[in-house]
Amino acid sequence: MRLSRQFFNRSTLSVARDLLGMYLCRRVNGRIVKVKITETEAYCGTKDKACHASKGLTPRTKIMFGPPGHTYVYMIYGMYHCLNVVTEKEGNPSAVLVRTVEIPNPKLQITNKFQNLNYKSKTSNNLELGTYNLALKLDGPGKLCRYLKIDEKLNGVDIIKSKELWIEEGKKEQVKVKRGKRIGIDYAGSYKNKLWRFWI
DNA sequence: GATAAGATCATCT
DNA sequence: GATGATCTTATCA
Repeated sequence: MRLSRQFFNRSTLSVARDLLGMYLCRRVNGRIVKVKITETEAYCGTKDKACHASKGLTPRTKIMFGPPGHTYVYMIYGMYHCLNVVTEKEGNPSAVLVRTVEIPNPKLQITNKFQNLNYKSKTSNNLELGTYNLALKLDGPGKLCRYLKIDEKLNGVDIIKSKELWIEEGKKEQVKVKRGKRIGIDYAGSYKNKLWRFWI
């Protein structure tokens, strides 16, 4: 079941927590890949100094000011992309960053092309969609975007309706959620200590 | 194991 | 002109 608009039209902290265990789905090269979300961070509005929207409404941040359930994808450090999903009602610019996903059933994703790779070459260096990969965890927003071929072309996509990128409800499972400080935002004043990072 | 540095560019000042 | 919601590789210990 695809997640509804209402799911994202809630407090960002709730969405960040509830996205854990959900499945991020991406269509690329005619194949659909589903990966389990296991780590997220909440970026909460204009007051949150770590949130890009704290800079106000700019060409880059405008998508966050729009309705929930849309992607906010941006380039970071010149070479990586980060995937966020806009949360809360329109005009309340917030988003959840997807930091880590896991590939639940890697054997289903073997392709002939890569089957003969030896162990050493199966590192995150040559991560490709469909690669048989022993590192089943895609930890880090840049890495998972590279793997799932997510870039600025997917900025602003409506994930309630898109055939390229969406999120599905996972199996109902009881998961122990841990929380801690967000990564890489030391400049954010008092907001750097908020426990707005969630993982399982 | 820890720490440092380089890659590389959109965005904002 | 500086910076960053990152990642990899190199160099230490």
